[in-house]
Amino acid sequence: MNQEVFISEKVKEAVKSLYGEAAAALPVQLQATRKEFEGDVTAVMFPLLKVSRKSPEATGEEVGSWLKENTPEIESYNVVKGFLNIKISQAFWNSVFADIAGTEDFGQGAPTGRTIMVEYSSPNTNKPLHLGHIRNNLLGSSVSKLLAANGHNVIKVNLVNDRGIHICKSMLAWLKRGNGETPATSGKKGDHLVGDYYVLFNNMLKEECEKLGCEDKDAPIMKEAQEMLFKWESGDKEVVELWKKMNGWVYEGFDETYKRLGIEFDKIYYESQTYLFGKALVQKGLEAGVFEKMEDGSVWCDLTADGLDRKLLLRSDGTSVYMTQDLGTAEQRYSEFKLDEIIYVVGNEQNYHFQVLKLILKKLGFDWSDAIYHLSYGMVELPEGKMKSREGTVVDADDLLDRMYNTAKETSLELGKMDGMTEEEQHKLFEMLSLGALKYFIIKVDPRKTMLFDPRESIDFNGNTGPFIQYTHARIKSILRKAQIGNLPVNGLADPSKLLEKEISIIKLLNTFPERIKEGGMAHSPAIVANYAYELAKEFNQYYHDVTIMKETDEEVRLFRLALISVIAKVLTKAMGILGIELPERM
RNA sequence: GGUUCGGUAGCUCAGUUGGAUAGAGCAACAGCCUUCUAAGCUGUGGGUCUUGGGUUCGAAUCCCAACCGAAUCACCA
Repeated sequence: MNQEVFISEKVKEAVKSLYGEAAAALPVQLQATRKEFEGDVTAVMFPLLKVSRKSPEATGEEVGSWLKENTPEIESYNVVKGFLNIKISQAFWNSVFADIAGTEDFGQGAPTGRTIMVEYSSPNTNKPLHLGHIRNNLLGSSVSKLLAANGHNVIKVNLVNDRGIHICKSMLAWLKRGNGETPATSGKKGDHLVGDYYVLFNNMLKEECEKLGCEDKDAPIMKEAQEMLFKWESGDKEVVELWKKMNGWVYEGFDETYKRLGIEFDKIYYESQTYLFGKALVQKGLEAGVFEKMEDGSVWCDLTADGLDRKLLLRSDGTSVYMTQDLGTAEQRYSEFKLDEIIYVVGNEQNYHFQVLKLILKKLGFDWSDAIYHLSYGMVELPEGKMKSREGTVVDADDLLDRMYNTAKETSLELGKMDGMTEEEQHKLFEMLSLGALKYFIIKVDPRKTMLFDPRESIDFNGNTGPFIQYTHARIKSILRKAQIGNLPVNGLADPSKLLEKEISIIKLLNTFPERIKEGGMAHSPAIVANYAYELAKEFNQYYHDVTIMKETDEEVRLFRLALISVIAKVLTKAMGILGIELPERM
């Protein structure tokens, strides 16, 4: 039983009985009692003054004494200014604990029957993944898991941008200077190899421009790239073969990185297969008079009445643009999967795009436009500013993971905790810790904010970090191993008066878990889960220092404490699971 | 200029539907390992919640304005 629900029912009863039927409609404002005051739950009296027609203090007294009279679970109360602090009996908390301990998968919501699609990652196939992609992937992945924990059906999809001028650039450079190099012959990861040729293309372009003194777009090599794109679009066999080959290399490279990060998809879309979607919608829009056709044949949607600009949907040559494609893709997905909601995890540089997307769909008469949610996230910046590929300041995902691994290794070896672990176990642990540190660091920040990432200092293993929570888990597991108890009691204490204050505060915190992982504040809920896990881990660590567990002489208390910490471990595992962070048995 | 989003301790960040004296971590300083794992715990110092108005019994939180910063406003994606 959630204590707030319980108390709010009681307070409502009190108000009704004291001040009459009409007063009962007033919202009961409850909050956790602040540490400095005695009590568990605090009811705010101010809203009741209208009906009580008394001072805040007197109202508090009145409601408090009614509650004490009529509710055995309420042990005592006190009034400070307009705040009625209610102390709930230890027996009540004991039964709350029993409920939690007895719940199979605490925190897992009942099936809702809603189906939600989450699109994330969306890489380009001309260069390897970087830090910005990592934020995207981690957000998308954790939001998906969060939604699943809330009982929704989740479909995770990736829309790969595998066509366009950018990939032609890599292809062209490879043809000119590649000498048939492959991932196998070069020993490079496929995505990095292709990325190198993309860089090479830009260098070649720069050379040409300097030599000829021309603009980028007028350089011969640029013309060649455009011809190549044209050939690709007309299905030229050689170009398509090369395109397939090089994209294949990239996918192999991406898969490796995804696997390492623990990122998965239920379905992968390729733009080469979806870029023609949406043309039918253009026709529909024209017929409905929502779009307009210009003399040169281009099609536009006028959004100026809504405070936005005119948006192009079809070029004068009849080809479609990004927006057209996205409109078509959205419609196609809705009809195929019967979605209740679709979440696009895309950087905030596309805020305008999604604003327009939703508006146009609305104008086309699709009411489900409201069910589109753009989970927009801010950029990741470095101490020296934005990442710029031209200046080579982009933090490569694979490099970063390797560096993290080495830091985790060094730190662990320094602490000398690896005794008795095989090489294999150590490797697994270092990987787990480095990923834990990175994932937690990124997820704990509200996605909307641009975040700062300092490769040298940002990733810490102390304090509010992933490894701290992993360490906490390992500690708990160690105690449970040594205690050698098979089945822990799930009923709490036979004598609830033995419950310590700290234990009650832990039970309270555990009890808020299901509520904390609700997707309500969609924009940053994974961050809420992360910060919750930290709070819980910190509570444990304080508890650990305050009481004895294994060596407790009162057998009932000893067993209870073991049960309590095992529940903490369970909840930590569930919470960190939502973030895609594994917890070690020992470290 | 229009639109959208941010501004909280020296730094990185939390802050639930508006509640009591705004919290963590890092960095600094002082303690705690013969005791269940010190990647830990305890303590000290550090704040005009960008600014100014407004609503309210009560505002970091809601409204308005200003300032600062970011993104975007392509026949690119």
